[in-house]
Amino acid sequence: MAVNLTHSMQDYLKTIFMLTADHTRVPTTRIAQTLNVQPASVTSMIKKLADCQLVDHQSYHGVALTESGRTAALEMIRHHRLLETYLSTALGYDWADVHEEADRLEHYISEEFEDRIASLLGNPLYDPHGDPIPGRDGVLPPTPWPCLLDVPAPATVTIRRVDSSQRDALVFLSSKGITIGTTCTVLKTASSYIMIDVSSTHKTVRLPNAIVQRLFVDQI
Amino acid sequence: MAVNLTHSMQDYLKTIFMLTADHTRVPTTRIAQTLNVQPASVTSMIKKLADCQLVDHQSYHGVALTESGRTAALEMIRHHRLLETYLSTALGYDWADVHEEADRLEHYISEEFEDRIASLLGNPLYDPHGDPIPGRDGVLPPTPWPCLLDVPAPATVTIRRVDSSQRDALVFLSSKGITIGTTCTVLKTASSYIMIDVSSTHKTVRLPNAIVQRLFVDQI
DNA sequence: GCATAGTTTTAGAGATACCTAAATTTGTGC
DNA sequence: GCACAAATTTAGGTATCTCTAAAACTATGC
Repeated sequence: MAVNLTHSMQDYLKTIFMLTADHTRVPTTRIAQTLNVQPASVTSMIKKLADCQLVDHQSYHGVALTESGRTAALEMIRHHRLLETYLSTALGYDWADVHEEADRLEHYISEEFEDRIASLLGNPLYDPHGDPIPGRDGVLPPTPWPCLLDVPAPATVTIRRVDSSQRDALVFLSSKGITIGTTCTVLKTASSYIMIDVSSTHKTVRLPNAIVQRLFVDQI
Repeated sequence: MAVNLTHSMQDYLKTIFMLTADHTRVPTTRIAQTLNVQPASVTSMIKKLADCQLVDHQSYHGVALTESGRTAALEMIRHHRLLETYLSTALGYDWADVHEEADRLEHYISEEFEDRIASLLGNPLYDPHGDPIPGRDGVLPPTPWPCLLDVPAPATVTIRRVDSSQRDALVFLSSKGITIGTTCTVLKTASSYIMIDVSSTHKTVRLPNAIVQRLFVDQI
């Protein structure tokens, strides 16, 4: 069933995509939490999405995207991540501020706008947080980087990706001079934190696990 | 009454502003035509805007903006025209294509986005059609240019502003090499058209009155 | 195997913004 | 001054997306 997706449908599809990255079904309550709506609202929207064959809903047993739902979700994610990259690169936004703006605009840019910013940016594969930008064909670039939490000291690593879902973490990291591409040396790993040396600033920084678990790195 | 303006309220305010440029009240039917909705829909929205003291509505006698309605309308127009300028200058859009994209995005950009594109563009005073961009203070730059229709031949003029409401006219003009800043010599004025020489292309172009009445010029 | 806590769905209602159809008002022509 | 056409408003209804409250289902512990 070919459909015009409403703003809300797009939000639900994107959210379901994010929450099913592990290929399991997602319970309605998780969707409700993520979108800040009541579970009952999720149920009725899910029903609508299921009518359009965008999700597979088994009553009381969660939701998964269909192939066409996944395609639609990836289009929104492409819009979102291209916008984040554009806001950061062309308009000088801080990486902590791009999400909110992109989240609003992603629903309203045209395919022409998407193509133009993608070209201007040189068809980037990753956004300012290192998240992969789906191609127009819906293919996601690889993200092979292990979590910094799993890298034993001593080690020298390059930051490749940050979980951007907590704005505070992004603000903290940039205040310490840590961003995508930054090289660090892991000096010590303790049970609740690690100590690293940031090569660009030559400063030693203590990173609590709450931060460490959000960082994904290349080992050098 | 301080209000969060909905997307629709913003559209109505902007439309009423445009239709009351001559400082008269605008009948609901004109608003309905412009927004492509039924007159009854206009009446109910007008009532809502009047409740918020954004418009002055005298039943059966049209609508005018209040001071705060005018301020809100000018904010939207600033968004719209800055976006048009940005799409044209930074993203390479044709001047015929900027309106549609800006019309969608104007409702969703933040003040930060507005400030950033305004700075990048050097705080422009006019958009790609020569329409004045209100300042953050709501002040409109002057538009002192007479209509080309009122300029008798022979005369040499610079195009300063085009009525952008008819996309066809924009496409026609750019196909003839005529845009903002183009200098032309009026060779002949007839009752239903004029002949001009476009200085950049050295070509003679016949402009029907339907076009001529949309052009505003500086006489040199 | 069954009570029960927790999750999910159903039922019914509100806000927004639009519609159609039926009043109502206006102002012009006579 | 009055009839009538045109403009405008009122009344009532639809679609979307949300909510709360209540009912239904699931799965766990004993």
